[in-house]
Amino acid sequence: NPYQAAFDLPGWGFYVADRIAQHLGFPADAPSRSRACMLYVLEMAANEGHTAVEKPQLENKMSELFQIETEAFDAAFQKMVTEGDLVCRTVDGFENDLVYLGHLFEAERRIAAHVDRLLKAPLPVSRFDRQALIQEVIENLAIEPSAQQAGILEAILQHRMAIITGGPGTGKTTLVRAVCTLYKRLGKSVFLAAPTGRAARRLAEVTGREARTIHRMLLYDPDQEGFQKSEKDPLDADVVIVDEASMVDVVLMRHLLDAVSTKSRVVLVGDRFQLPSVGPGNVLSDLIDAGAIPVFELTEIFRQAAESPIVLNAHRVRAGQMPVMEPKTDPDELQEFYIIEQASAESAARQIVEMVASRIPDTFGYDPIRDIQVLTPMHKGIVGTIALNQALQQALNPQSPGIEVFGTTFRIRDKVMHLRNNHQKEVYNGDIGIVEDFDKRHQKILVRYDDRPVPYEKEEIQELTPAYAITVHKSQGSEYPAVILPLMGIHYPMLQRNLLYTALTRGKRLVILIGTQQAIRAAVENNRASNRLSTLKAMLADLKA
DNA sequence: TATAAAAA
Ligand SMILES: Nc1ncnc2c1ncn2[C@@H]1O[C@H](COP(=O)(O)OP(=O)(O)OP(=O)(O)O)[C@@H](O)[C@H]1O
Repeated sequence: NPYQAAFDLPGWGFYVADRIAQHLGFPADAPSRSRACMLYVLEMAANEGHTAVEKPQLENKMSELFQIETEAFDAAFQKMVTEGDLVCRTVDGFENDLVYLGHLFEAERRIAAHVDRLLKAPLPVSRFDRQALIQEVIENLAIEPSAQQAGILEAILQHRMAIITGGPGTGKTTLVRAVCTLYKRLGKSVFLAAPTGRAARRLAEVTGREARTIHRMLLYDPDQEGFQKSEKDPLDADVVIVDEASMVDVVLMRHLLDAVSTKSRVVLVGDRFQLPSVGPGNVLSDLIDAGAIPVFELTEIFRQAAESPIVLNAHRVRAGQMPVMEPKTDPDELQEFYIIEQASAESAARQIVEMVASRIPDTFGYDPIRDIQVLTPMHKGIVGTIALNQALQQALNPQSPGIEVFGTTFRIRDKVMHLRNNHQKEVYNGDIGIVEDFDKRHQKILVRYDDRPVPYEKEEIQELTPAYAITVHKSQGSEYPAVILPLMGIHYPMLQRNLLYTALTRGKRLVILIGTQQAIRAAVENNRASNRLSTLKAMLADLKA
């Protein structure tokens, strides 16, 4: 069965393989072919973020791409539904029947069931004087919470499940610190987690407590391709708090809630207008829309001044309008937001390097390594992280002694990020440090994380990447004095509104957008996150009824 | 119509 192998081919690889198989005379109506094609169409939809497809659309695709028509379609469809590969349902709010991959249906169904289970479980009556306790916690915080934050802090206590939302820089993560402290003060254990390593690291920095990726918290086992934590072995925490929840897909949320016992509480924190999950679903957005879980929203922005052009442009982008530069009154006056047009990727890359190395330090006084962060949509390409890191290193740190590992050089003074959890060394994906020393004789380097030096043997250096430029995905949750964001035609597959919104709200005092008008427009106009087809909201409504 | 994350 050639379709067994072909199915592993990514994207259009399957389509091409099918054409070849057809050309070689493999029967077009073979059941194995129909089955593989059906899975392919649904996988492609999942790739675009959908958890299900309307049945007529599935039929159209099967006909268009593979000329599999009614009879063959029905035969394959029935068999797959019977065997559990597919689930077909009539769902409120959808004109046509929906077809799901079995595991995505199961993920959404279980999330809804878990939310229902947690919301129905009564909370024990608290014997504490809540007001006095909250007052005490607030007085001991490094950052004094706003009235809005303090109000949510108190309200959160009264719910087994809650959502904290609000725009970028409104202090959601900062509020988590207070929530943590309060629960600790009540003698409750708190687990903190985030979908990306970098966001987990940032959460740990803001709260001063351990925070892990959701995968690490659930003890992901790559051999089993599954999680050790589950209903049978739930998370041993009174409170589980997940930050940057917009990036959690349906499958991960299912496993997370599988592992939350009815004795625990859950707080989801995130902003649905920032990046959606890489995998299918729109979990946070659906949960907010469903209205079953209490939602607390922060509105006051702390990261930038309210009248900052960064904030103004973030609002424009969120509303689907092009970002704009303020008209200059005085030619020498410095701005907070710049849009610089560059037609080619090469010239954009050159200008980014020049800005980081000299223009921004000279005119704004920012330190290239500490204060300026280049964010880019992709890893590959001339304006991807890999090439930009090379070029930036060449400009910022060309001379220091260093070591080359698989084509990447690490020199003393380089800013680096650790990528692969290393439990012995206690360094994890998302940790950012500076190369402090290089031992030429033993081919070792020393990386300093805050105040902790960590030695790397030569074979371990591949767990690092230079971090002058990182992806927008990894930057979600973090903030930097100055941000440079290239948006070019070659980033096309990544250009979407949420990505631009997330990237430019990372900057505290300076944001420079470099690219083509076309690419910026493509990003602003592409609101595909909100076009994801998902049914979690409908399933929750169903349970309520 | 290929890209972003997670894990080793
Ligand atoms: N009550 C406050 N007073 C002063 N500054 C605050 C307050 N709350 C938060 N901040 C500051 O605002 C900035 C943004 O806060 P934070 O990172 O918590 O926002 P966020 O809502 O989590 O953002 P994002 O959506 O980007 O993750 C931080 O520099 C933080 O120190």
